[in-house]
Amino acid sequence: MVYTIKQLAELAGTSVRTLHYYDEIGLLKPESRGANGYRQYGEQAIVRLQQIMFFRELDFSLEEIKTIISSPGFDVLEALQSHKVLLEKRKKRIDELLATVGKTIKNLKGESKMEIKEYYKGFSDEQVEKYREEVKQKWGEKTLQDSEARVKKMGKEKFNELQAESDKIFHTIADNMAKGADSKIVQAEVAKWRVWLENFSHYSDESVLGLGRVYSQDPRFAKTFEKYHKDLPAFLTKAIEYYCAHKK
Amino acid sequence: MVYTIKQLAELAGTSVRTLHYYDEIGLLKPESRGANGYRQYGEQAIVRLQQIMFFRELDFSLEEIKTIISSPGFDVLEALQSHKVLLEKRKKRIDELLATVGKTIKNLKGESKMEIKEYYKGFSDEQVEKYREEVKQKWGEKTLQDSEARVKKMGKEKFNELQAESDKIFHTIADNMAKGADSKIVQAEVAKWRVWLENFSHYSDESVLGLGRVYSQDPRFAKTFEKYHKDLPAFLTKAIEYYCAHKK
DNA sequence: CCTTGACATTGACGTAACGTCATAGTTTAT
DNA sequence: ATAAACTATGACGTTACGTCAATGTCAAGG
Repeated sequence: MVYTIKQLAELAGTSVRTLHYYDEIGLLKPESRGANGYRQYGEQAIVRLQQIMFFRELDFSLEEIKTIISSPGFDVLEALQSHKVLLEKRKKRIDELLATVGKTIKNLKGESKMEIKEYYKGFSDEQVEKYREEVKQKWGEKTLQDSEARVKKMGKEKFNELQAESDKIFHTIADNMAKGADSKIVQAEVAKWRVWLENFSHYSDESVLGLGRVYSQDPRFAKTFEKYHKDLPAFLTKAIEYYCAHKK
Repeated sequence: MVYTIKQLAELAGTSVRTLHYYDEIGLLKPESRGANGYRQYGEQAIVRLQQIMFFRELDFSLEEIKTIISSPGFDVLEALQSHKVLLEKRKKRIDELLATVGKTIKNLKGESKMEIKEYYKGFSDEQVEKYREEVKQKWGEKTLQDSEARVKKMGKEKFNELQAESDKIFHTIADNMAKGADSKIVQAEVAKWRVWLENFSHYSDESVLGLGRVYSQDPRFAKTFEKYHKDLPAFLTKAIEYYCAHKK
């Protein structure tokens, strides 16, 4: 079954504009486009949109949602379990607020006294906030685990092969530093490196940018690259930044 | 007891910036300012801020909150009762969401089938939305009732006195139309009218603007003012708009 | 007395997640 | 054939603050 944008919007009780936006930021892309350019959503969109709405209900930002549900270790079933816990916490919070309402009423009626702090009990919820952090971290770790698992599974010879590949890339870049970080040659090698990266795990465009910066700022990485050329770390960062900025 | 802005912010678990903003939009103004310009909040601010936070928790916009809690019929105790009801509804909504989570889990495990619509059950809440509308309307009506009550209580002679006063104002304006809506004379009369209005109920700056427009667009009002001069309705609207725009 | 650090002020710009047009092409129903 | 309904992209508007920046104030300690 394939859905038009309006059908999906109505199903989920959201707006067409919202789906446009989610497409724009790459949070929920249609399976395909018709010959007329119309968006076509499939069954998987249904599940993904549901996940998005759960996370949004729980006050995750779209940015956070994006990284979570597109992390390679993401698992819908596990996510649903998290939702359960968070929803329960939220219920407790409402109970606290109800208690605050009750107390305030009694206080106003003069039936009892109330401390000023109590006026605001239940509004700020460290509880939920803390758990949300846990959830965010969890998927980060999962991604790491996933990438470690991939490396293990791939076997020694494949691993060596990949190392050789990256070695070639960085050598070529180091040899062409004089041509500038924005030169065609260098940019082509960066593009190769970007593809190479996916052998380990999926990286979002942003995390690629982050990696670029880490290459020059984290001494562990910097040392590795200084072996090719002492200015390579800084150069790499620049080249990667240029690459990310100019790939539309 | 008088509180500094930071003390209040910490008490309520919100930010200083938020209180700055609430002051800026006239939602929560400090009781006074120190000689140094520092904001000084009093006990009533505590209660008012609590109300603001309750309404905000229930997804009212700051604009809505402002009109509600500054409407003359507003009553904290009654408001708290409303909060109770809305919080209960929200709890029910969470229960629905929990049910949806449960169903989705079973569905994914293949233990049962699920209709597509069910994926999104609990997200859109007409229930809460409807009640929110009711609450908003309620305070509008209360304001009306309040103004009617005032009129009743004020007695015939006072009422006639007020009518005479307004009659004089509009006559003066009609006589000075040639001088322009922005002339000193006209603006002074508009200012008198603005004060006169408060005999019936409290009007926000915005609603004054609205009234100005109604005076020329609603035929019932227009007719009344045409008796003074056939162009008075439109002129009044312009004069009131100018007044609102230039009073800092 | 001087300094330092915490707190206050206003002002201005930035942001997230859309809403709301505007303009223009497409599909469907009558 | 033509209106009504749907689609696309683009651009600007909005809400409720966050986040500086520049500057002023106050209490405490050396």
